[in-house]
Amino acid sequence: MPNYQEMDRAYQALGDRTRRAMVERLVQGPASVSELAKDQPMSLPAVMLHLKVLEESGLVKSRKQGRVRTCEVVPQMLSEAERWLSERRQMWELSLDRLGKYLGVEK
Amino acid sequence: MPNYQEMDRAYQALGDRTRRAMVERLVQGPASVSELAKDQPMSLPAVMLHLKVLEESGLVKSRKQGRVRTCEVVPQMLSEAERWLSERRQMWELSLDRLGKYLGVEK
DNA sequence: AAAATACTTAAGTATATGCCTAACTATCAG
DNA sequence: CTGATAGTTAGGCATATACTTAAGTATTTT
Repeated sequence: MPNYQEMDRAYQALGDRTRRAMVERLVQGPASVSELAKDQPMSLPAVMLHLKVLEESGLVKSRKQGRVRTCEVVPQMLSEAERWLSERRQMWELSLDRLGKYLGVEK
Repeated sequence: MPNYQEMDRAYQALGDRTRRAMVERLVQGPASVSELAKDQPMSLPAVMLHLKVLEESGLVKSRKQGRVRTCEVVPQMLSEAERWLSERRQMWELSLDRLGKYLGVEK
């Protein structure tokens, strides 16, 4: 059960193309910070900041071994964000359905 | 097919609890600006700004009749945002699966 | 031990975001 | 017409975001 703040952070994290690109990279498998940075048209410290946002959102985690920090996706938050959208879409469909019945039944 | 900018805007829009609350209200059915504002602890102009963000993201549309602006959810963008997450989650599962096969844990 | 690698931290800047109040416009109701 | 209602616009302010370059700190590698 994600709270408001977690949801805020997860969606806010995904609201940036650089971070979505990082997630896209990480769903293929783990990567180091430099590997992530290679794909992005910005400095490594900037990529680090994006990584921090992703970690604070719970979408990604990382750990450091030696001098290399390895990052990977955390699927749970991905699922939770997905579920929120799915539930709302379903609610909307239900509303449409009720409207249809109302218009049909009540002439 | 959502482009990067649309995705940026949709997820960024959902990255704010006020706007998510507005979406939650609107999936139940259409509402006026004042109705949306009643639920929020802020001024009506502030709610208008959030509405503008939601409209620019494609998640919500509105039209004005007389002096009342009526807002409603646009399910398509909701679905597209949902699909992006779903596809990434599936990619991650595929990666895990490959890893499992590699390790010989699963067949 | 010296140099290269892989981050990490710091300091600064520019723009965007999230709010506010006040003043304005356009309808609708009596 | 007059006032209430619904929304809009404008101006301002405080904080957050998205970068930058420069200067660190650990770890390998040679």
